[in-house]
Amino acid sequence: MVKLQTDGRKARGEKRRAELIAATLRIIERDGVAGVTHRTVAAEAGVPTTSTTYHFSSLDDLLVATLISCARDMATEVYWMIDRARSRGSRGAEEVAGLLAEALGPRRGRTMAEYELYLLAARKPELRPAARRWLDVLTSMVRHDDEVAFRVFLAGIDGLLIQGLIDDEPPSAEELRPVVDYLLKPR
Amino acid sequence: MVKLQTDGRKARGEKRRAELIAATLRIIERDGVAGVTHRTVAAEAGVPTTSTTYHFSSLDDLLVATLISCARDMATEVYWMIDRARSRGSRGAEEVAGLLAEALGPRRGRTMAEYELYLLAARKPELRPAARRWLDVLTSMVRHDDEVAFRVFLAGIDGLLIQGLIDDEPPSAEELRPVVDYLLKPR
DNA sequence: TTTGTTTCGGGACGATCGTTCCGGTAGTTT
DNA sequence: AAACTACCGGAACGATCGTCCCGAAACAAA
Repeated sequence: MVKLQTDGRKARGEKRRAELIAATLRIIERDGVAGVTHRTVAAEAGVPTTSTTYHFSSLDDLLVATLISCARDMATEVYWMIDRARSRGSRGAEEVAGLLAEALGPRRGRTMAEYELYLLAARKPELRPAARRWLDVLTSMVRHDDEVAFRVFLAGIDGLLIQGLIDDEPPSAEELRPVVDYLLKPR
Repeated sequence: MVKLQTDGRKARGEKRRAELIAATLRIIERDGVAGVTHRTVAAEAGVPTTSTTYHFSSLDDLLVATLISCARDMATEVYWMIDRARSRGSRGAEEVAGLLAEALGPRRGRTMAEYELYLLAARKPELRPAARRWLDVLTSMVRHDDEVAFRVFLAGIDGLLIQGLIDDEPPSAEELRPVVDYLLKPR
């Protein structure tokens, strides 16, 4: 007979697995990938040290799972963001500038974590599909009659974010606005 | 009396210091910042472990010194690059596309190391001036009648580089050429 | 209940880490 | 020559690391 109800043990296991991934992401946001160890993750999640080795075959596996999960979240976030902006009939530039300011302000830690994914993906080929996913989501959702202009737009966003991360204080949406405007202006 | 000749001991010390920095950079290019330890650096440089702690008060100091040195090299490199291109009467776009392809191909490790500096600078404020230096060099050297267009150009370069790092194989100068062209086109 | 499976968690092992100590050496100054 | 300074490098300390072992507990199937 086919089992429809999920195993209670496996359900708990999956839940803890997810908690460990969430704890790892919090640590990366706070201290970077360098701060991730079995013990710090376990402490952050409030579980014993061995829990990480049980649910993830190695520390590297934990990192990979965390960054893949992070990338997936980011992709769905981008999806809803576009959907929301579209239904609102947003002008685009204003929306984008606001999101950039948010990514460099309140969500700064998360943004740093995401770019650590980028760099980790540069060294670990298995992470590259995950790292590319949010680019793919954008590419598939946004109408781009001009392929080159769209690539320039994506590169510009990345550049503004990574340059904004080393500013002493995060730029405001108003400061970013003219740059985004120029970036979106057709030529 | 004023001492003009440098102390032979200090000269040797400075030389070894530079060798340690160079060894650290090689390790970052190969294994990333995560691979940098007192012992790996010492082994790479062919000196005893204690040498790193003598010349640098801590491992963090070694990292900071390395990344500042790396950033300074990059800045002077950019300086000469612009100078060379200018004297040759280069068209710009072709030059830039070639340099991007080189950064993502033969010099890929170095490029990754440079972006690890960026991310480290995002977390360590003392590194930010060094991380911004190559941007400053470009800003001071290149004539930019349009401030916004120049910022977009710089952001686009960064974005193309960091996105090129997660490609499965590095893009060629020919592939990058139209994007750079669009990036430089006035509007 | 009995048997089997999955998760849990305390404890520990060996490796590696950053750092310190300290005697030895080379170079400079008096 | 002697005194002083700066660099060198072997050895080791305590801390922390990733990972493994193994019995207990929770749960499912028989």
